[in-house]
Amino acid sequence: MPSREKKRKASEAELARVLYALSDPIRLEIVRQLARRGETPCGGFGLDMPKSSLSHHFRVLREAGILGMRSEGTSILNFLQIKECEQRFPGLLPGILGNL
Amino acid sequence: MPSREKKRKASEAELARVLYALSDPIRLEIVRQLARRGETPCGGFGLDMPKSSLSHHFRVLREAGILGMRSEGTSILNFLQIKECEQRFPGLLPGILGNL
DNA sequence: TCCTTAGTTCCACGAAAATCGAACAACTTA
DNA sequence: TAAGTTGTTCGATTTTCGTGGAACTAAGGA
Repeated sequence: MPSREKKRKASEAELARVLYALSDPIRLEIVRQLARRGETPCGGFGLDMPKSSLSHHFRVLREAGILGMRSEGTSILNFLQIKECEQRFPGLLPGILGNL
Repeated sequence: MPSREKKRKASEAELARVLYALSDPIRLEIVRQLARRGETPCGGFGLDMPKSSLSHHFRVLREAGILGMRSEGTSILNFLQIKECEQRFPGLLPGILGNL
């Protein structure tokens, strides 16, 4: 079985990190919109806040493994890493998205 | 329909608060043990830490509505408020407990 | 009554996180 | 090439949070 990636069991610390990333209203709003609209550039969330602050929140979400990004032209498209999250923490993301 | 409590829809801010409460390894460990063992006094978690620090973590979990407490004799028994959580955020707690 | 047990509250301190301006990088278009 | 767009990185500042000592409260038990 040639699995492309190691699928180590995620630790309690990693879970804490993911929950932390999602424990902020702004970041939760970002995730909510991504769940509804799909790929969205950083500036497309209607959040009234300096770019540097926004960038910070995207970073937290990315480093927690919740968001992925791909650049397209001059902008960066963000998307939810649903499959990866489901592998690391089965049922977690659905349990949260279901309440957004 | 004589419902005993108002069941307002929980807001995104409340969800953020619950996720925040669960975003700490120590609090996650408390929740994990409660999910396995059921009612447990504050001092019964084997956590090596001053009482005042422990008390802080219990407070965060209680104020988020995750834990309930009832005093028995000289100690306080903590328990998970599973039903209440399920009402406020359907599927959330199972999604998290399933990864502990 | 005195002592022990079990937690809470108060306060202060250090670490970590959020915010935001300014400078920077990359890509596009005029 | 120059200018505009999109987002990142780098400090600096403020706020929030975790930690823990000390004093306090409440309930048993000797």
